[in-house]
Amino acid sequence: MAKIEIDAIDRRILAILQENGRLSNQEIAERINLSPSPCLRRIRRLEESGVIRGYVALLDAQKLGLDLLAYVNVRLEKRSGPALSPRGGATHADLFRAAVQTWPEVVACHAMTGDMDYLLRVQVEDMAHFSRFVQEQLLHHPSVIDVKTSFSLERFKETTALPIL
Amino acid sequence: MAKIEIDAIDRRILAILQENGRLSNQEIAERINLSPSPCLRRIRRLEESGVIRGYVALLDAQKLGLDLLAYVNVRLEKRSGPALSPRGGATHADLFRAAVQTWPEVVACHAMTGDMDYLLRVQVEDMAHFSRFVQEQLLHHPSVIDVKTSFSLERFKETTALPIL
DNA sequence: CGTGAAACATTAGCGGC
DNA sequence: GCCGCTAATGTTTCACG
Repeated sequence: MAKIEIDAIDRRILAILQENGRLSNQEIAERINLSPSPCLRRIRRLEESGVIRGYVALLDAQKLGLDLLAYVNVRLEKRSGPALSPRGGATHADLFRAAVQTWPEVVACHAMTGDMDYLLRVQVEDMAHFSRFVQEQLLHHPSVIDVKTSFSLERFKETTALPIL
Repeated sequence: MAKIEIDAIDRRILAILQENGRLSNQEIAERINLSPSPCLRRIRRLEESGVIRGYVALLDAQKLGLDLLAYVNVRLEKRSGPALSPRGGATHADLFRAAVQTWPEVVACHAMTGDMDYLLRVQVEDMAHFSRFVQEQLLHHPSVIDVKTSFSLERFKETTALPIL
């Protein structure tokens, strides 16, 4: 995971792989006018250095019945409440983050600047499921003071590819 | 792209592929206790039906120098202004969406419920780049009335894997 | 960086449950 | 219908020039 130099050829490899992660090494080598072995060596180097975090299949949420995407802003209690043992060292933030990891419908969670503390991206089947999630999980959590939700009406652009060129 | 039945075996294949999109068919077949050919037939079916939208490599933004992630709420002008030809039929929304497609730093854009119209996810190197983007692109756009930004302080959870099990 | 050969993976055809 | 075998073809990978 050391610091790593990335040249123009590496960037072209990355650009290709973030569009199609299943291309064969041969195919990639052809596109960048290199023979397969140095191309593979570069790819392995990028994988081992962690520049390439991994390869995944992207699924269609709607075809799997996950029709509702919500962004939920969450505000947490900041002072230790009675339920927090003063010597345990677990803050409200710690408790909340641990809970988030266990909720499968939360596909992303960021700590944010601004008047809310966290931004959650929540992917569920329908409003009934979402409503249950908010009431039984989120609002039920002792650290959560307030939530504000916006729903995605339409996705115009959505890419996992970073602007690297 | 027809409607498609997805059984428990398909779901297990999808769960595996959304964690690691480069596993060989053989490897997947082994994990689900199936021989390679029916496994491959299922994968192809899922690809052709669009349930699997594609395969990508995920990159590490920080290792590529993209250290700043912002969520930008955007509000648009709703009435046609003088610059919009009444017969061209292009609305402010149309113009804005077209512009978004051309901005590489915008990695996602949703139309949203609530008092703002769009939510943009913007990935850039640093605050200087972000500032330029907002002033020279976003606020410069004739359809944009107002923007409100929050920055990601820390990412606790971020997965492309959908909760399908 | 490129070549080539061994190991491995993919995929179509066919028979069986 | 869906599974599993086999065999031909194509791909990855690594030692070596």
